[in-house]
Amino acid sequence: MSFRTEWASQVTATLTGTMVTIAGWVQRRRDHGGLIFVDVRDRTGIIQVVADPKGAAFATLDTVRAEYVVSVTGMVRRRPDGMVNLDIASGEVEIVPSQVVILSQSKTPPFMPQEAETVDELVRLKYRYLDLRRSSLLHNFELRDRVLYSLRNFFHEHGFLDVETPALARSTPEGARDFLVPSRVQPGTFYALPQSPQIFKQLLMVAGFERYYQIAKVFRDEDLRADRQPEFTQIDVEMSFMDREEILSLMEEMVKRIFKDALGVALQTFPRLSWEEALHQYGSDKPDLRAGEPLVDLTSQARSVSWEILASAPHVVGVICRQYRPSRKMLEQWTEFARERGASGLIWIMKSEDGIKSSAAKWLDGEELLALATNARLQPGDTLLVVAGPKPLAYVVAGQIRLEFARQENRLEPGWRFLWVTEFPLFEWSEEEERLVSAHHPFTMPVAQDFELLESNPAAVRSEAYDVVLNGIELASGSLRIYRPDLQERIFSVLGLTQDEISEKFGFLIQAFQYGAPPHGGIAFGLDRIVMLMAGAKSLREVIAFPKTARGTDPLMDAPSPVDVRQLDELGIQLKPKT
RNA sequence: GGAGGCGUGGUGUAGUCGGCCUAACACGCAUGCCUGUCACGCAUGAGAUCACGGGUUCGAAUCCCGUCGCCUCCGCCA
Repeated sequence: MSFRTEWASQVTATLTGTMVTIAGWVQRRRDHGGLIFVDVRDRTGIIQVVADPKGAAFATLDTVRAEYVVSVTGMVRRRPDGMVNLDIASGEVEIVPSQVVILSQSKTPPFMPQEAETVDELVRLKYRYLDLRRSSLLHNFELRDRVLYSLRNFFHEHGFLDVETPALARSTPEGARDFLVPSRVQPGTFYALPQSPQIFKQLLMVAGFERYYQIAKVFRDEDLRADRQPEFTQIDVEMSFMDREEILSLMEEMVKRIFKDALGVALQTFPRLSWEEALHQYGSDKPDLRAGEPLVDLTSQARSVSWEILASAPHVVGVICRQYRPSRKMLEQWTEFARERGASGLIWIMKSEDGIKSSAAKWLDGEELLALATNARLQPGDTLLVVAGPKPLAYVVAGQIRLEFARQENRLEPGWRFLWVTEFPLFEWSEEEERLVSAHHPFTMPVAQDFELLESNPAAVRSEAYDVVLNGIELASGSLRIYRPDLQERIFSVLGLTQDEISEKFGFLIQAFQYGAPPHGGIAFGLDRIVMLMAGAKSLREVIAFPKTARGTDPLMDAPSPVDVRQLDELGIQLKPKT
């Protein structure tokens, strides 16, 4: 006898009168004394089993409890008139069992899968296998599977090779903290888990693989967020002999493909903004295009106003709040919001049918206020919130106000608002290390026109780096790579790495590039984030089967954990006493 | 590293600004009744050192101090 001949949701009216066997978990048991209903759940849905005391399987069915695993063989019967349940796929029929086999008993679970959404997440993580029984989570993993299936088809069709790269690699400087793995065979040395397969995929390009992709697990030892886990999955891609335009267009096609295959959604062409434009228009390198119109740059106009403080501000940026009449208290809250983020304050200008009101009315005359309002395309009923300050602060704070306003007022437009952000700065200043560091990674190609600035004005050098942003969340990041050793050495030298450090840390890459490196570039998408957004989920934990808590622990396995001192001895490791 | 929120039977909550709290309600669980339910219904019952430690007090779930855990955000995340 087989455990199952049909899935629960496939038992429909067309099978009326036939014998079927279904298997699954007992979702609910309704005991009417003389009549027992049991809903059996499998991955596809639920089916109702009904038995009366004369029936063969009544005694067994009487003993089943929530989450028992059963196999039920019986006749499919149409439900009586008026007893149809249209909420479930099998709702027109029910099974009259001739045999019920209890395959597994269950203790009373700490929570029922169907009520899990309201249960404390710590409890759910501890009993993750029960949490995963609920259909909404299951659907996320079905979506994830469709995305991966679509991805692999796409890459295969376009001549990409799926190549695995090592998980035990070498610690490299720059970037996130590495997770370290001590070597037993080489005492005192450590592997690092990859933050990305970056160097390996570039070596594959040197090897002539031409087109590589990998669904790669990567690791970063940094603090967690709702959209950040210490281990996550990247769609890692690298291509040779393709210019930036070809790479962007192929990757955009890939994203469109998975949305079409997995969600049935046809995406529009992604708009493009340079990093500079994104900062000026949205105060962010990952603009949320759902949050209304761009910021308005009032810097040049402010130069000529009579109020010295505004006229001398290096940058003046406005957020247009359409049809918004904030109270005094709300305006104070916006001012506080701006101050908390480092701005010196906030000016507001309100336009109505009978004139202009402003917090700056004391220092600016009516004409000046009207000019500002007109320049910001203010209509009666609109409010303009203005931040002044240095760049990028003024733009960033204004951008955060734009976002927060849209969230608070429920003005986020629905839809999938993708864009490319390009030409990021090649370097950024690290306050902590007091030196220039790579904004992306040290193998990023500078924009050709900016080569000459590398030594004279490195902060102004733009890079051939690009991000994919969806609804204000960074989904992917990539770049064209440097493939000429001389240019790579120039970059290392601007970063202040000595010859010794270069050869010690990146010698193998420099060496490889001396044997014929093709022009190449690539990108890496955060698979978990894509699936999270596609699923409408609020946290990566809803699309990762066994996620970590915000403190990086796994309540199910109770990891991380101390290890036996003998294990440490073998590794030559001695723990410092706790301070 | 910093800020905020939360922690009360198995689960979700109420109670928290000092006193009939001998901790309430719903779900779940157990037992009994019930032949058309699908969040079945009805009745009875079991189940809580109120996260942990210390303090104040005649008296603490409640006030104070500390610790731990979970969540969110800032820093951090090339």
